[in-house]
Amino acid sequence: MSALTNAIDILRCFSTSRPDLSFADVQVLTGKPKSSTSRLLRSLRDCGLLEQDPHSRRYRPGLLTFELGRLHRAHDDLIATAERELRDVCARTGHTGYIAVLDGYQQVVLRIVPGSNPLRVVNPPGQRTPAIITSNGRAMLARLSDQEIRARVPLDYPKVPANSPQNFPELMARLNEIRRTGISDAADEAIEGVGSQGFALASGESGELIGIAVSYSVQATTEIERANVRRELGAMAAKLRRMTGDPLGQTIEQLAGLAS
Amino acid sequence: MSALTNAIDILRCFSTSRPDLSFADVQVLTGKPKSSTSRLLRSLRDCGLLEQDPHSRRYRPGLLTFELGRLHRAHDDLIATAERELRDVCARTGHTGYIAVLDGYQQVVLRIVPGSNPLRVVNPPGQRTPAIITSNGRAMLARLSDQEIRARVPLDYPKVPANSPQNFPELMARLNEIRRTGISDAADEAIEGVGSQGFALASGESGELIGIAVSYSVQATTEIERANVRRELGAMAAKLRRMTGDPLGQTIEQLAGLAS
DNA sequence: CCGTTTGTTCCATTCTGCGGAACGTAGTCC
DNA sequence: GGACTACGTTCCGCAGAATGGAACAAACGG
Repeated sequence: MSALTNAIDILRCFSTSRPDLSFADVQVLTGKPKSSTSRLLRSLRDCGLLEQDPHSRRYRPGLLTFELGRLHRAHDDLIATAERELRDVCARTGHTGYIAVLDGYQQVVLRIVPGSNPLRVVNPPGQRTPAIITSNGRAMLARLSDQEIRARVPLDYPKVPANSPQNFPELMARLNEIRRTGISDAADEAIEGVGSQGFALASGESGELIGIAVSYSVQATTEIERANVRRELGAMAAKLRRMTGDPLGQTIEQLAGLAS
Repeated sequence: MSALTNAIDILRCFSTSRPDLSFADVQVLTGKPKSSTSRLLRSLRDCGLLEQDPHSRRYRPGLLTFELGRLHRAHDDLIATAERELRDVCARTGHTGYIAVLDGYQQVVLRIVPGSNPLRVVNPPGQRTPAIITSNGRAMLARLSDQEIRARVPLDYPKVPANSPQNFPELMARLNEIRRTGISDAADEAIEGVGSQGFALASGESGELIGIAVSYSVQATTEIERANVRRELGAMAAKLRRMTGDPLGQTIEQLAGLAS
């Protein structure tokens, strides 16, 4: 375990559900001795990756993470292009749009396009979710080789909501359907009462892979409306794939992002 | 030099003006041997703090920085309160609002409230600027003790635009004026043709210090309009200081953020 | 006033990270 | 096509940074 590895282990304890942590929290979550925890937290604070609230003494991500986070994919063509198209679709349909990337068997939300419908955004940018329980997450997985998928999904299949694939064969069945149709959907999975449809988009030149989804309230939409979303998404996918030179036939072998 | 220090030195090479870097860039900027650069970049990439474009082989901040950056001060009351008030002022005046924090003798933009006037935002969130050349930056410095200010500003005073304080005595004169009036202003400094007025706000309980500014085109505003902005800011400052229990009399001694 | 909780500092041991040098690997110029 | 150059990775012996148990300190509570 290098010093950097230990530092990262601490940083990975933070999440949207745990935006700040006490010394004890970190010690429990990392399982490291007190002395090591103390030294590492001090180092991280001194270098700006963490801040410490002077009153509560709790730690939170530091200014440096904010600065760097603002630079992440700030000039990414694939995402900018996709976001423009997604904005149009969301304006027409009123629903909320998401753009996410894959990291291991999880996805991370990068961009949100709020719709006009008052569906509160509970998946803010930075949100990490198992890819197997979202429409765009599964769409991204479907673009990988079967071998790659198996390597990413944990051996003991995670506990997932009732509507999500409950085991590896069920997952592969859903992914194969996505491979046929090009479109993925979900309902009542990550969030109760919320449905979504999505697809994956790859760049021909950079090999990047992103997942795009439109999400809506299941109760407040009719079958007709969902069919309309599907048409919109199909047109958007076709247009974007042309623009980005998406090599639809081949599977993507990403370099980074191993299963954790 | 610990491994973490070296890693941070690399991360600090990235900025809004350098959102991605090649191996050679990093080597030059850090002045480290090739072997060390190679190993460090690999480590940073493997742990998610950096990503590498598979085509150009250039490095950029990684997914982890994005996730953490979204958590930074996500639940900060002082900033949320200030942003709400600033939003009102910007809606009324049409100008662009900024909220920044101090880090050493520099400031970092945390929030932007776009105005209705079409003044292109050239200071995106995450932007780092010498605090001595902005209205809210000087307002924040003015809240520190003279000793603290001297410790933060580099010994060889930096080269600054013509309208900014050109040396330490000039700076102190401006800061003392801000201490008297409670309001700070700037014109044609960080950006040609842009002026701003601002103030600093401290929280009574947490000891946090933030700088708030409203910025406008110098050419497109009249003296009358600028006086109006000043009144708006004065009222906003008074209201916010009451709400946050700002200890206006005392100087703030921040724990973190030494001069670099 | 003493026990408990919580976090920091100390210090001998270990093993990681360091950097010079050797080693690939392309690209480029005659 | 062959030598040269630019660029980056791997190797390896040594220095010194990181480690974690234990002692220490501080805050808290009954």
